[in-house]
Amino acid sequence: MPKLDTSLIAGLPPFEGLQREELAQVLSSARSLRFAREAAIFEQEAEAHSFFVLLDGYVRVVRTTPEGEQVIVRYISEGEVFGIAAALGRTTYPATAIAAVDCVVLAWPSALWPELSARFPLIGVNTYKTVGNRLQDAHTRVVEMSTEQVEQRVAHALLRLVRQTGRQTDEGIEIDFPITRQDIAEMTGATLHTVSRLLSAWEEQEIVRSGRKRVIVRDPHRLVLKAESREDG
Amino acid sequence: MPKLDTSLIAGLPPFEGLQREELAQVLSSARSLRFAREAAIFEQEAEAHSFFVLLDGYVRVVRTTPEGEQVIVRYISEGEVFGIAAALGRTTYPATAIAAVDCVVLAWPSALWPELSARFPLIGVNTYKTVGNRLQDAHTRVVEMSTEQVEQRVAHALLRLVRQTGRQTDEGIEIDFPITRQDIAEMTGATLHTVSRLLSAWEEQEIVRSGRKRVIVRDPHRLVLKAESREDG
DNA sequence: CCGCCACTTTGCGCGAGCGCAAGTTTCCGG
DNA sequence: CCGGAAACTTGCGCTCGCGCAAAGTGGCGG
Repeated sequence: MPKLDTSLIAGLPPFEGLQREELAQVLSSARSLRFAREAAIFEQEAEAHSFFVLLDGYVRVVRTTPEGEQVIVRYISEGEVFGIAAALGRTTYPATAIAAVDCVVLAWPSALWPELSARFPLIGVNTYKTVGNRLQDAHTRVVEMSTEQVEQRVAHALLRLVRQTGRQTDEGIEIDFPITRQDIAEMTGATLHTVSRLLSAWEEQEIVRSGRKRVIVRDPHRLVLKAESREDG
Repeated sequence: MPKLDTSLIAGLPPFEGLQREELAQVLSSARSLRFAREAAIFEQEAEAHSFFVLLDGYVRVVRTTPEGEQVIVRYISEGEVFGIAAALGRTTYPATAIAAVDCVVLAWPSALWPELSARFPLIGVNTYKTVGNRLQDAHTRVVEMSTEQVEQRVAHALLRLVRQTGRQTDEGIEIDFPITRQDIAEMTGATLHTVSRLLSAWEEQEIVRSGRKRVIVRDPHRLVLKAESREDG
């Protein structure tokens, strides 16, 4: 196994505040792994053998119902931890993680979490802060699903993706990974048909520009209006 | 301030595994507080000065949208921690906590969390396990809201409340605190009208029995059927 | 370079559940 | 014991978004 360099993780949120020497120690028990686009990094219900930090790419976290319907729980961006079942006292993964593009991840054995978080308390603090934010996000989503129309929810979802992964282009801000109408539907509790209709309408109004697995937001401000008001702006 | 007895918290999940002497130390920095029915224990957006353990009663955790709509995030039962913003790196409460009945709580200053969780690692482990479960629950709810009809969601909500707080009576299992149609609506993303209609229909079918602020489940099994199948059983 | 498949678009009809409105019951405070 | 407000019930019409169906379109693999 090649020695991993501390520069890989220096500056990443989970390791914020650690010394170079400490980073090296943390890295010494990590493996680096690659996953091809659409490959599963871990599967729902499987034993949680590892936890991960995403070094490069994007990861889609998906829950599947007993009836086979899928819901996208969230997207993971570079520098985020994921699959941290161990830190939360679980022994199995509650969802499936799929590489949305070719990805590079670091993996630690779950069994190492207690030792690691004890030796480097900052890692624990940073991780639990992340968990707190995700709990927040999840509740926000419950509130949205309870109180908003589909149009508002889709607008909110796009705005969140733009904020999280937006890449400036000459046409507007583009979501930085391939995303289908079906994906957006699974994030918002709508059908791909309704999402397609909404995107078409917004394209008409020059708010977005979209194509096969691509979405570009041209006018974020007007999209915010869609997200906030019930009537048609 | 009266000295608090270790028997108050011995055996509660957050303090699982601690020695009597340790319990005493933990208690020494706690205050005991009472809240009358419908009183606010803390408010959304307010500075998170304390975190809490519920000794007696039930607490309703509510999020309010900018538009003034309310969503019930969860109910807290005896022995659960709540208001743990500090442990998740937040400085304000993300929701409002209301005593659903007269309540007794223990409160610790938020500033004490780092010290407390460092001195008694088990408290941290237990608390983060709870957080993990709540994150799970929140995601489960998102999935339900995305994939289920209102009838199924209401059935699921009732079953969860029965499991969490059910009290056996001669008529069936009763939800152990006053709960209105409006409350159930705010848990499920429905209107109180629809909830009322559902409860009436179920009363007709002798699945539940309900009155002013009361719900009794007479036939949990048939309610499970309602929760699981799309058509009318 | 071309064929195919995954992805997308669009039309049409319908039904779950909301919004509104009016009336009833229950409980609590005085 | 009584008055009023809070909680609950029920009816009716409408609309948002789904379900189904069918026809485009772009891009990748062979």
